[in-house]
Amino acid sequence: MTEPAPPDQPTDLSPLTLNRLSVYLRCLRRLEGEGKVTISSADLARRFHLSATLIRKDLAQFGELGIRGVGYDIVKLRARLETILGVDREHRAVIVGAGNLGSALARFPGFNRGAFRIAALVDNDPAKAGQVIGAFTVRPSAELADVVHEHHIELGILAVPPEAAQDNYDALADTGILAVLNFAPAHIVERTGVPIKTVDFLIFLEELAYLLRGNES
Amino acid sequence: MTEPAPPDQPTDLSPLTLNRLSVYLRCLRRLEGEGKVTISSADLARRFHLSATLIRKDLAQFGELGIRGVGYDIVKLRARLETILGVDREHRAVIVGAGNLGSALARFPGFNRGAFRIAALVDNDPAKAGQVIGAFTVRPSAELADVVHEHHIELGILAVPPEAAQDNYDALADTGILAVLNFAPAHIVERTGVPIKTVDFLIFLEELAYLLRGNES
DNA sequence: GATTGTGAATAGATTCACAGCT
DNA sequence: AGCTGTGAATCTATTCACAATC
Repeated sequence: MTEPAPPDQPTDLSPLTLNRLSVYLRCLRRLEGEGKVTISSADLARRFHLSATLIRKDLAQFGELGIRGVGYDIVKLRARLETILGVDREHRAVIVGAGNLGSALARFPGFNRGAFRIAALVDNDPAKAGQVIGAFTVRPSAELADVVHEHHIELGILAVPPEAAQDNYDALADTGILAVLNFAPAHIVERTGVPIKTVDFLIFLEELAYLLRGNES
Repeated sequence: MTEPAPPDQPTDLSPLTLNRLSVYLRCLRRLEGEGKVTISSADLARRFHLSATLIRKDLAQFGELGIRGVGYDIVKLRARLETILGVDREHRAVIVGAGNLGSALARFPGFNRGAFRIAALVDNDPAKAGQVIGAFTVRPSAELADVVHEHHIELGILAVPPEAAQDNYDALADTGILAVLNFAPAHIVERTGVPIKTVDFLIFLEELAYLLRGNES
């Protein structure tokens, strides 16, 4: 037995590392599109304002992914990162709430890309059921569980008013959905087994506001 | 001179601290809405799943904001955090791009709240100029600079297709805008003095996908 | 008695520097 | 020669433990 026990998946990655891996994946896709075949950590760092050592440290924890003296094989590394991040297969999602934001997300190409497919759109307003929004016919919320099972949906995307967010999260959790992305500015009590990630637009604006301190317009 | 030189604004905060301060601010607003007057770091931690020591460390760097044996005055601390974060005055923003996402953001109540006001919406499609979307009449992109000056706009919000993102960022920068929030899935070359923050929805989905590894649906 | 603010201790993340492949 | 992988060093963030204060 000469196998040095390849450290295939560290039990879990810190959020910082995880985000960086996402960034690396994006960069590799860009390079792949440009037809490049291999890339060194130093090049990657230069082109995308990253740290070369950090890239190597991040990648090394998954085994010896690079070739010394040469660099990383872009296609192979890209595929490996996809597996690590869990985006090597399709994930279907349902958008709950066909209001402004829900409709926009349903039509937004940047959302229906890569490993993710929006499979359905539901709304609890009977007037909305049956309407066609982008590629979807809105289904009534009452049929949520059916929709989830019919389309083998794993992810829920909450685009409902804040006061309805908890109820809709609970309804999603009841269907056996695996995780939820929430766009409502509301605090949601999480159920074990159904992780929720809230995207709060105000936080992004606040980060910008902080940069502007003193900069009176 | 008994003044111990109050450390009013540390030169700059780490992104981690900054995000936590945003979170504290949200919590305090909730508590204020509930009519609570003071709160201890331990209570705050319990109620919102935070760390009490970390809260105290975070706050202590701005001087002695709490009262020993009592806790923090909610209203006073909230106001102080608003100043620290730069959200103690109104920031006006223009949305560039009146497509799906731009229109949704223009109407999204969660975006036009707190210290932030969407003041205008522009689009480079002449067919869209003049259309009314939510509270706004779309202005042509050619008038961007006028719009920015008329409304004393400090922030630009990019909701254009990825291939148009760089040009529109540059156009915003030319108007003298102070910072940009970008929703296009594109890498933008930043100009010094005009910080840009890109919000990539796929990253959020990827974070969820990572949690699902192994969890075959 | 309760709770803050903080120095010391610990844990975690990043960079340095270089040995080891190709 | 060039570049990865990695132990050691450094820097940063968080927690512990307790003195200071109300």
